[in-house]
Amino acid sequence: MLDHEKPPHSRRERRVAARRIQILEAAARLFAEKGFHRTTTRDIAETADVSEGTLYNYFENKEDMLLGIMARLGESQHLNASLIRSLPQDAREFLFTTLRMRKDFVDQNGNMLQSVFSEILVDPDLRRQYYQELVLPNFELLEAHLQARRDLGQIRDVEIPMAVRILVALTTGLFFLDVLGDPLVNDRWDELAQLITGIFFDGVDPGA
Amino acid sequence: MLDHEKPPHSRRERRVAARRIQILEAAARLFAEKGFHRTTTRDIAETADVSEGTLYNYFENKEDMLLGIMARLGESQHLNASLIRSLPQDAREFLFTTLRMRKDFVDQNGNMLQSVFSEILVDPDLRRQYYQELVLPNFELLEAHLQARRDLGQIRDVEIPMAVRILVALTTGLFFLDVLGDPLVNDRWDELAQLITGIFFDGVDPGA
Amino acid sequence: MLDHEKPPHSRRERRVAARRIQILEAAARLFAEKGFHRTTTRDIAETADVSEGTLYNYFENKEDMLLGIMARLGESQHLNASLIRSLPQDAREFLFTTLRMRKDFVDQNGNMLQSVFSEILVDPDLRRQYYQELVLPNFELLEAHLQARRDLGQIRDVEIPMAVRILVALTTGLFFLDVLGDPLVNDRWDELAQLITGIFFDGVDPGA
Amino acid sequence: MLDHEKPPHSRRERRVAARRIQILEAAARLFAEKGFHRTTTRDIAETADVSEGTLYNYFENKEDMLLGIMARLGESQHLNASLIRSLPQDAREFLFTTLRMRKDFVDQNGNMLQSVFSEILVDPDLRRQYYQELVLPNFELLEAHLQARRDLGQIRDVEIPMAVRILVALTTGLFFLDVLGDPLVNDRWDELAQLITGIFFDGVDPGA
DNA sequence: GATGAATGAGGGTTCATTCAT
DNA sequence: AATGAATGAACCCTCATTCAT
Repeated sequence: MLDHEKPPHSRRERRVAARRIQILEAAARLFAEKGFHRTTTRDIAETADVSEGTLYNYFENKEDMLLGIMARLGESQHLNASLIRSLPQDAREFLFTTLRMRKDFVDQNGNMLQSVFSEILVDPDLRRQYYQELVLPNFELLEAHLQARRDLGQIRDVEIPMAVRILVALTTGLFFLDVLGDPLVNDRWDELAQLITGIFFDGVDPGA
Repeated sequence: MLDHEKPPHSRRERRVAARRIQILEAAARLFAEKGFHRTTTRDIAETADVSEGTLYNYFENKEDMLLGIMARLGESQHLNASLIRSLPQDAREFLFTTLRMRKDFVDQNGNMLQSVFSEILVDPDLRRQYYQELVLPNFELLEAHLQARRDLGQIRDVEIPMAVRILVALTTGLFFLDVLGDPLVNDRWDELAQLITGIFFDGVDPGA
Repeated sequence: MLDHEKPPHSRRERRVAARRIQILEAAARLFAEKGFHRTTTRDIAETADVSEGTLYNYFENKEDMLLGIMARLGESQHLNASLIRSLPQDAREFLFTTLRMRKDFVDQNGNMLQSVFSEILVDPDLRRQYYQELVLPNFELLEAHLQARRDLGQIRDVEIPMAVRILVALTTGLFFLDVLGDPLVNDRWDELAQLITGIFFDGVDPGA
Repeated sequence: MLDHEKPPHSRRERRVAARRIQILEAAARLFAEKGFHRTTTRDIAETADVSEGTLYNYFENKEDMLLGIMARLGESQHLNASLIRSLPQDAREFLFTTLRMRKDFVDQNGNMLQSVFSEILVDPDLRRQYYQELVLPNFELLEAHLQARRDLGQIRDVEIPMAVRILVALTTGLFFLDVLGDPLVNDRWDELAQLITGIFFDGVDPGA
C-alpha cells in the first residue's frame, strides 16, 4: 500500500519528511535522466547531498525509493483530483481545462512519471501496485465525472468506462510523445488541447 | 555453381540472420519480463540456447541487442505500413481496421515494444534514435494518409499533424493500459475500436 | 607525474597510505611471482587481506596498481639518491659502495622491479613514463656525480653521459642475471663488485 | 653410426617450417608491441594471415609459440656463436666487433628478445629454460674465449666467469636502455662500443 | 590441411548494502 | 542520526581452444 503520509506534527517528523523528499527528488531526477538501474546509490547520495549510509536511514533499499516516488505521484494525483472537482460546468471547457492541468501535472512530476513508467513496463509487481493504487482510483474518479455529465445530458450515451480508458490512454500517450521531444506536443499543448476537445465533442466527420 | 560475389542471401547469411533473430527473440522476451538491466547475458544465452560467448559473435554488447530489437520493430512497422496502404476506402472502416491491426501488431511485437519503451523513457540517445527512425516515419505516413482523406472530403479540415499526434498518442497509451493488464483494453479491443471510431468521427456531443 | 606523496598528516590520511602500501606490497609480490596478467584481483585481495571491492577504493584499476608500484620505486630511488650523495670521497670506494647499495636496493625492491620491468618491455606508455620519471633523473644524478669526480681528476676524461649509460646498463643487466638465478650473481655480489671496480678503474689490459 | 639428423627436407616439411616461421614472426612482433597476454590469438592469426584454427595445427597453444620464439632465439644465438669464433685475434678489436655484432643481433631479434624477456621476468619455468638453454651455453662459450685470451696473455688474470657475467650483464642492460629509447644507446652505438672497449681494457683511472 | 563459429571458464569491475565510528 | 569504508556477489565481456565442415 502506498503511504498516504499524514501531515507530520513534531519538528522531528517534519525534518524527517523533508529529508525523504530531498532524497526522492534527487532520485527521481536521476532515475528520469539515466534510469533506475544506471543510477547508483552514490549518485543519489551526492545529488541529495547526504551520505550513502544516510539513504538507508530513510529507505529500506533502492527499490524502496522507487516506491516512495510512486507514493508521491499518488499524492500529487490526489491533489489534482480535488482540483478537477472544482472545474467548470461546461463540458468542453471542462475537458480543455483538464488537459491543461494535465500538462502542469506532467511539468511538475515528469521526472517521477518517467522513472516509474520505465520500471512499470518491465516489473510485474510494480505494475500491479501502480495499477491498483494509481490507475484504478483515477479511472473511478473519471468515470464518476463522466457519468454525472452524461446524466446531465452533456455527453451522449457512450460506454463510460471505455471512454475513460480512451481519455487516459490519450493523455498517457501524449506524455510519451512529450518525453520523446516531439515539438508539436512540447510547444503547442494548448492548441492540441483545443483540437482534442473539438474532435472529442464534434468528431471529424465533415458531414454535420 | 559459382559463388556470386554478393548473392542477396547466401546460405551463410541466412544462418547468421536466423541466429540473430533467435537471440533477439530471447532477449526481447526477457527484457519485457524483467527489464533490460535485470536480464543477464547468461539469461539470454540460456533462453536462446546458445553460449554466452556466441551472443558476442552476433552483437557487440548487450546494448546492441536492444538496438537490434528496435531495428526489428522498425521492420515490423514497415511491413505494417504497406498493409495500411491497402486498407478500405471508407474512412470509418479504415480507422477501425487500423486499430484492429494495431492490436495484432502489439500482440506480435509486445515484447519488443515493452523492452524498448522502458529504456526509451530513460535513455536520451535511444530516445532520439527511436524518434527519428520509428516515430517520425510513422507520423509522415499517417499525415499523408489523413491529408489524402481530407482532400477527398472524408474528414473535415483539422490540422493534420496534430490529429496524427492524437491518434498515435491514443494507440501508444492504449498499449500502456494493455501492459498494465486493464481488462477492458485486454479483452474488449474491438468494442474499444468501435467506440474510438465513433467518437473520432462523430464526437460525444449529444447535440446533433 | 608520479606522486611523490607528501607525508600524511591526519590519522585518516595515514591509514589510507598504509592501506595503499599493504595492497601494493601484495600486488608487487604476486606480479613478480606470476606476472601482472596472470595475477587476478582476487589474488591480490586475498594476499593483501582485503576484499576485492576494497582494492577499488584505493586504486582506479589493476593497471593503476602497477603505476602505484612504479611510484614507490621512484620514492625508493629518491631515498637512495640522497644516500649516494653522502658516499666516500675515494672514487673506487665510491663505486664499490654504490654497487653494494644497489644490491640492497634490489633486495628491498626486487618484486617491484620485476613487476615493472616485465611490463615496461611490452607497454610503450609505461615505458615512456618509466624512462622520464625514473631513468632520466637517475642519469642526471649520476652524470653530475661523475662530472664532479672528473673535475677533481679522480677519473680520466671520458664522455660522462656514455659512462653513465654503461654503469646503469651494467647494474640493470646484473639485476636480470640475478632474477635468472645465476649463482655467481646471487651469492658472490661483493666479489663481483670488487671485480667491476677493478676493471672499471684499471681495465683488464695486462700491459700496465 | 651417423645420425641423419638432417635428412633432405621434403617440400612439405619446408612448407610447414615456413608457416611456423610466418606465425612466429607475427607473434613475436605483436608480443613485443603489446605483450604476450594482451596479444590475442586472433591478432596473431590476422597478422600471420592465417585462421585462428590454423595456429593450432602448428602450435600446441599460445604458450608454445613463446617457446617457439625462444627456440628461434637460440638458433640465432647459435649462428652468432660461430661468427664469434672467426673474430679478430686482437683482443680490443675482438671486443669492439663483438659489441657491434650484438647490435646487429638485437636489431634482427629485438621483437623476440622483448617478448621473451618480458615473460622470463615473471615466469619461473620459462626462466629456468631460458637460463639453461640460452644463457649457460653463452656463458660457456664466452668463458672459453676469455680463458683462451687470458692464456695468450691478452688480458690480465681476472676471474673469467665473473668477467663473463659482467660482459653479458652490460649487453643485456644496454638492450634494456635501447628498448627504453635512450638516444645515446639508440643512435651512438659504435661510440659506446668504443668507450666500453676503452674502459674495459684501460680503465678510467687517470693515474698512468 | 584450413577454416571460423561455438564454446564457457575466468577476470576486472561495479555497486547495493552494512556497520563501526 | 550521519558517515563512508568495507564488503562480496554478480555481471558483462574476452579469448584460448575445439571441432564440424
